[in-house]
Amino acid sequence: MNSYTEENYLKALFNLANETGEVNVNELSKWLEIKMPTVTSMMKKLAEKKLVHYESYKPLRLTEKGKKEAGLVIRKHRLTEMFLVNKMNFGWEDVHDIAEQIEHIQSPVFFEKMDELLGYPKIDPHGSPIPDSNGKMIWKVYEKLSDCKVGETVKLLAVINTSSNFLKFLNSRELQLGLKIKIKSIEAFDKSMVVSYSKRQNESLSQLVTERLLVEKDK
Amino acid sequence: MNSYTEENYLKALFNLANETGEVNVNELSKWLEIKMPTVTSMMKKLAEKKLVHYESYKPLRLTEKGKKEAGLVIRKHRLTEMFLVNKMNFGWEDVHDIAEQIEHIQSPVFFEKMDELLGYPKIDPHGSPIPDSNGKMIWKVYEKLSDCKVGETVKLLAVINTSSNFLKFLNSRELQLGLKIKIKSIEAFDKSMVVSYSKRQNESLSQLVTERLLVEKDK
DNA sequence: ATATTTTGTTAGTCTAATCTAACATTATAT
DNA sequence: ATATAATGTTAGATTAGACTAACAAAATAT
Ligand SMILES: [Mn+2]
Ligand SMILES: [Mn+2]
Ligand SMILES: [Mn+2]
Ligand SMILES: [Mn+2]
Repeated sequence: MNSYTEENYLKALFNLANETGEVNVNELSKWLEIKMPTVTSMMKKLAEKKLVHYESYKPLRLTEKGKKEAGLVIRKHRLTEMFLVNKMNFGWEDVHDIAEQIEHIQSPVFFEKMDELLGYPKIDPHGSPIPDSNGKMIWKVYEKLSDCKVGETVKLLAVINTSSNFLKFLNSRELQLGLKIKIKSIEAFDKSMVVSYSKRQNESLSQLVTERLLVEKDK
Repeated sequence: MNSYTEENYLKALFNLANETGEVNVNELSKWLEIKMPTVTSMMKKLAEKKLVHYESYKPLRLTEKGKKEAGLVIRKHRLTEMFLVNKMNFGWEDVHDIAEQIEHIQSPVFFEKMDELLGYPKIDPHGSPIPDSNGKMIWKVYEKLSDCKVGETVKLLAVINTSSNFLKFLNSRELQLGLKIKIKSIEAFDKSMVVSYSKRQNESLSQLVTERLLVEKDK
């Protein structure tokens, strides 16, 4: 079994991995707010456990085993978030910190029950995919709203940033997943967009917002 | 804030306290399966935090503050058990170990939500009272089934032992809280009882069982 | 009353996970 | 090409929570 702490490192390694699966000690250190020497020594420990490929001064990489175990922690996190939103009436802006703790509960049946009660969901409340029970995650390829063109109508399917502040902002504009959004105009100067959706006909969204909204072209 | 470990010590002190509120180091040590020197040093730490009255070689006693904080941990434990049974379809024999972990989640709103969804329950799935949000627990005075007399009809309201094995035994006899039980006879030799309840007319229960069932005389 | 057993404390060690200070390597800028 | 900055490692210290061994006090038995 991996400790609470080890599980958090695995998750971070998985989430920070670039296209080639690499993570630098420094990034990981900053992300976890844990000093580099501590990270180095944990990486050696995870390497002992065959969860991480570690070589001095080289970027870090999860092993297949490491990826699987990380995937399973992320699965527990996302199932929990879904459960908190769908079964306990939490807002999507309030679930991350609780899930950050509950993901470490040691009880397979507890998460199986969540999964069952939720009807085996494939995505979490923020549109992120929930890894299957082997830790495998299937990433859908979405487009950023900021990359769409005037006149297009798209469906909002996920958010990139899941900070409470950003999600509260989306709440205040009644922006939620599943919504159809039409792009009415784009300001050349700052790339801000004027869009319409549901009852809102002239919402202006800054680029900071539009590049954090993941959409699919409406077919 | 108290640590995960401290919370478990507080809960144990509360549960092991005798009529005068005292607990011996040795008892606590055996209960927690932690060696006495470790317990002694933790007691000194909790005394520093004004949670325990500690004097060398004297029995341990929670302070008022300690009782309150212990009560709040027990509240979280019992709310969790109730949630697992009523909202997640777990059996009463399967919830203790999960609650033992979830009771340490740091998120007041998480437990408030449970409480709300459950409709502010006063007892847990085993009939134990749930302390209020100030940590205050109100003990109802129940009678042991083993202390009742032939001919009496009683209502099953709580179980003393909550081990999975005992609860599974009760399941196998369809014995559940709320049931009306009539005492048909008591065997003088071994104090075993023949009782009837629901569709069962001639169930024999050993004294080991009857002294673990808490009942109220039917009025 | 004294010996024995049980209970409790002290002192010192260990492991997991953190830190700082100092040093080493790699990357970047001039 | 070399100096400087950024990144990474090593060594050693710290804290929480556990342990064992040895000793001390209290309770119990003879
Ligand atoms: Mn999250
Ligand atoms: Mn976490
Ligand atoms: Mn319990
Ligand atoms: Mn616990």
